Amino acid sequence: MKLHLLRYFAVLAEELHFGRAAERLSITQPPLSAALKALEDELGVTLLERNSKHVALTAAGTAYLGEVRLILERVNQAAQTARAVAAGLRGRLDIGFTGSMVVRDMPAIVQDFSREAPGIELQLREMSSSEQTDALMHRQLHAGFVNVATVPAALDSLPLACDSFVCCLPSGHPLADLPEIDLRSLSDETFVMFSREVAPANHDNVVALFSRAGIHPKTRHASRQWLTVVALVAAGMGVALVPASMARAGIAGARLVPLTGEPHPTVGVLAWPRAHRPAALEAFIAVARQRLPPLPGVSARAPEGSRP
Amino acid sequence: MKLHLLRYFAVLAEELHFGRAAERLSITQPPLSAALKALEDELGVTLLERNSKHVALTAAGTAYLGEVRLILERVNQAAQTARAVAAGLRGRLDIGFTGSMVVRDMPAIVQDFSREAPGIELQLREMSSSEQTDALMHRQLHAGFVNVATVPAALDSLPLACDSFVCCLPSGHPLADLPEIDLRSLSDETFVMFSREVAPANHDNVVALFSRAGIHPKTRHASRQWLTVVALVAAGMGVALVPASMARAGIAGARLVPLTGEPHPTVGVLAWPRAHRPAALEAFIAVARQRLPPLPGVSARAPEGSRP
DNA sequence: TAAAAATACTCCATAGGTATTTTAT
DNA sequence: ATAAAATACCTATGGAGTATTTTTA
Repeated sequence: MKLHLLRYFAVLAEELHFGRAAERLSITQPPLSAALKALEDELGVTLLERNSKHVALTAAGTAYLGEVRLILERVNQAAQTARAVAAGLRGRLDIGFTGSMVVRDMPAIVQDFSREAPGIELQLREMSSSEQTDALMHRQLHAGFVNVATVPAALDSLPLACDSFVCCLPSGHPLADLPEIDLRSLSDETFVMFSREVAPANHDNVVALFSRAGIHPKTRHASRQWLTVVALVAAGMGVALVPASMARAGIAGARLVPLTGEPHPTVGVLAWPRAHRPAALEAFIAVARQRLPPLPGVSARAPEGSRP
Repeated sequence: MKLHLLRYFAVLAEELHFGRAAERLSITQPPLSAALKALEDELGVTLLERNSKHVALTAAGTAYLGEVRLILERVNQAAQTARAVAAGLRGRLDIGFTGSMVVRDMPAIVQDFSREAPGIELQLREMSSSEQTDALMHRQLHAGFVNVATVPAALDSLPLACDSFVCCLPSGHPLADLPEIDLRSLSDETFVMFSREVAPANHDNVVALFSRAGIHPKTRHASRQWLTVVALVAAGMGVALVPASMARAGIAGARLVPLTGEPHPTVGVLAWPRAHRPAALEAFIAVARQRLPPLPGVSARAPEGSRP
């Protein structure tokens, strides 16, 4: 089947006159006659009843005309759709995020983007940081809000707003009302922590902080989410080190106290595959970058075209 | 836009390999590369991200693929639809009928046809005989059940089952209980009739019957339907000549009494344009003909290819 | 008889083939 | 080093043009 035959037939069915139809199609009459004959032969159906004085649609021709108009319409529409998606005006983005991101920059970035690019359908999926990096490598995710210190070389990333670790204690704790706490004064406490199997990124972040301070405290494994950690502390299960932004979660019975000395920044980045960047993702990154002016001294990968 | 480009792209998007896709398409690899390039150039959009080791759909390509599959599907479906309509397996027929036909063959024929050709949508429209012949000439109707003695030369027709005129009297009338009535004994009665303007065919039929009997009775004009005529007779407005089949209408207070002498057949034909006969109409005529074996001595036009 | 569709033919644009080169893993 | 896509070039099918014939209202 040739598409131009359908176009010719559609015009012919409107004009019901080979000469005028040929003129509208910018061809001459004989090839138009031949084209219609070819179409009818291919279908095995007479579409136009014609003689030298009259041209009229058959019942089959009328039915076919309806379908043909839909087809021609769709062909144009398909091209426009492709162009719109290529331009980032339409489409869909799959974005991953960890539970703790809901109290950081993520919601604001998502809302900004939804407003600026209403044609893009955002699919948000809560996943752990390691699940996200996996999914990003396998192209099952376009971008992810992750808590990892270093992203794989195949990913680019953008650091999120800085967020320092603070100490989280239950309200009744002797240290809970101090203005700030030295990390070493917590060496006898039991810490609520992440199991390495279930949330390796979060686990590693906190352990790195401990080892930098040179201490090896007692730990109690629990949960895969920062929010759960705070809730467990509030319930008296121990103390913990958590991102300062967890204050926004507002969990009663937990106090957040800054640590003494230099700040202990948490890691948090928006990451995406370096090699797979559709226009919609570019737009998303642009919105994120706009909301996150590059902070000097933050230990995250440079965003654009950098190599490790 | 060329349809084969869409086909090539659809297969290519499935295989994600130019060599295998070309094989499936029964062409060689180079023209397939050229074809995709031509499609991308026309759209102004990259559909496949490719190098010598990997071929992958872009976001725009994924969106376009969805549309392309619908288009290719529809193109095939359109051809099948055209063939089905041409074969009389699908489509629509506009059939006219006069009010009196509901007590004659029409309902049975329509039901037979609906059973035999369930794919054809029957559009039944009650119209006077003259409206129907007009509509048939202007191709606004495919066929019509009409009450006319002679159809125009541009129409073919099939006589319906024979139906004689009988006398219709109110129950209390002196002649109402006779076994049969001589037409001349009614010369002093007032007749319920059709106005010529509103129902010329019915009017002419009855007037012809009168003039054949050589009488010119008093008339009272009313209505455009046989059923109304019977109802008016029952209400004591006069007497009338009506088709015997009106007995089936079962209107209380009206008696139908045969006429003496030779029978006075009513006219009733299924008519259609000689020049415009889609397959669905052929099927309809076939069903009607099957139910109406040609009766000798009936004064209606021969059905097939006859000239007046 | 005149307007319009169908035929007969000619031409060239392009879809598709073969041979080869380039590229990325 | 090798598999696969891109490029170069050639061939031939068929879409479109011109000239003419046929048809029917």
